[in-house]
Amino acid sequence: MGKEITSRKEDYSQWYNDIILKAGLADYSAVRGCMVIKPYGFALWENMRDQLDKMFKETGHQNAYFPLFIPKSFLSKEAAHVEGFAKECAVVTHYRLMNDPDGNGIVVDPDAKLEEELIVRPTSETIIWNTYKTWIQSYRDLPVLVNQWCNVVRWEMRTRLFLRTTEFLWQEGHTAHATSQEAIDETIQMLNIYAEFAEEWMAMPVIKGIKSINERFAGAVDTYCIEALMQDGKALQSGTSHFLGQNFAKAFDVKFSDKENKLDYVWATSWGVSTRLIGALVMAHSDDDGLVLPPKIAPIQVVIVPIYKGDEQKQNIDEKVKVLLEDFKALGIRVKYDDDDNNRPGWKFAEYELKGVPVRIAVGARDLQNNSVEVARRDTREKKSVSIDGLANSVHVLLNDIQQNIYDKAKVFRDDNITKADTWEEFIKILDGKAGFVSAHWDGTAETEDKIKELSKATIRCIPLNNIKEEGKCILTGNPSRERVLFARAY
RNA sequence: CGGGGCGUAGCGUAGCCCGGUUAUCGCGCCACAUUUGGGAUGUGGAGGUCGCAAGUUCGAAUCUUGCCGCCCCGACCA
Repeated sequence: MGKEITSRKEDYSQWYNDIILKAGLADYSAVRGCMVIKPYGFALWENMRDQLDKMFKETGHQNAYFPLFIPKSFLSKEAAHVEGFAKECAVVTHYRLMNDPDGNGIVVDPDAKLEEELIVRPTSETIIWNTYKTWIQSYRDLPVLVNQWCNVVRWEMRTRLFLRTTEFLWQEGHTAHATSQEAIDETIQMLNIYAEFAEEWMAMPVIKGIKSINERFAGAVDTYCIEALMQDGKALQSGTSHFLGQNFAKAFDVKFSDKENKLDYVWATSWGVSTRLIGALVMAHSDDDGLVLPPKIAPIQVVIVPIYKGDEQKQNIDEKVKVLLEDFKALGIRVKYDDDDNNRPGWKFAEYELKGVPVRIAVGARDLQNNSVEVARRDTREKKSVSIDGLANSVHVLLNDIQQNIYDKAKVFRDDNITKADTWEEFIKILDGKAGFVSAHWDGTAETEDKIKELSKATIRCIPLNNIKEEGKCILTGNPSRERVLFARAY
């Protein structure tokens, strides 16, 4: 038989890899730690990208593009920034190859050494702020609201498909503002856009919060994030929005004159989400039969499979389906008619389930007699006979219903897996048991956070934005605490 | 870089301990026929540097040594 998927319970990592490889989202590549995104996976990314891009533009942002290479000296201008990234940078040292004098193929030409090495961007703050210096002189030049869609490289020691690859695709927004408050507002606005995208488009509930100092972005004053919960009880940071204060403006000497003709450094933000979101999508919704995609971003929302004996039946079905396809497209539904004769219906059913297509419609001679079709939904595996009259409308309603149902299911799971712990014993018991988010008191120090991480492998995912103030004692040290924070083991 | 495992056809594998005909099986692939309401069946066919190199031997996928590569665990991971 075809493509068996390892059970989620048996081996979660294997299950995750199986889904990605067998649904045709991506493949391993010849380069260690890198990944080939296949057409189906890329179509999914494009849908996500287009929606995010629309949301960015609706809030006044524009796209631009900055170079892949960053001069080494730029990276070290902001102390915390270089500290955070130095250990995972790919470095270009030469610009030419030559034939090996010993005849062993091709070698790097030692005469072609670069005077200053170039870093393949792990993120673009430095090269962008070096540019902003030339763009900004006056308050009239502000705000600068720019985003770029690009690839970045971070040489991680261990990689996982979509979640952590050496090279990945993302967007990074970099904004410059006249006041601290305006920059903070921008940071929070973008966090809200990410949360809205995750919940309404990916059907994935997230917790908005702020990072502890340990988990903060290298060079930021504050890092805001959205955190999602995966089905194995581990958390996944799904997007970040940073308030950078004046750190980069000072590092790159970006000053502006305000209305009173006073000179000040500009205030900055940066924010990003990546193809990691696809990993999140896989782990949030899929089951042992394959991927489950939310209709709003599924590359194929509806697949129609004909079932027939002989050319005559096929022609009758084709005729009927032709009308249906028009109806679907008129409602903006992404539909595919799979009448490929190489595969049998059963094979197609299994294949589209694996690919997570939300709705499947089977049309056979029997259905045409009854003026109906068989409609199957991916999320619940329910099948029922539906009248051909008004089919596009009923499918449209069904797609919305599936979107909502997937979200609700993930939300219930997430809410059931936020557990309060008041003692260290409880804390460990939850992490080793059902896992998920553990809401617990912490004394607010980096030392305690480190110690907790060392002892439990759990980190502070975030301090939720809507947190209730509550007096308590740190689960590790017993020192006083003003609020609970969310801990979890994370990807 | 430390601990463990693996390398045989596109993929997954048997054989290795205990050397000996033509390297096993499944999936996939190609052709033809019959099929098509949950991953079809039959018949025929193609496809192999047994990771690489050296050694032992009459003879190596199998034994020895060295090297290379991959996976898992750890270190690392805004």
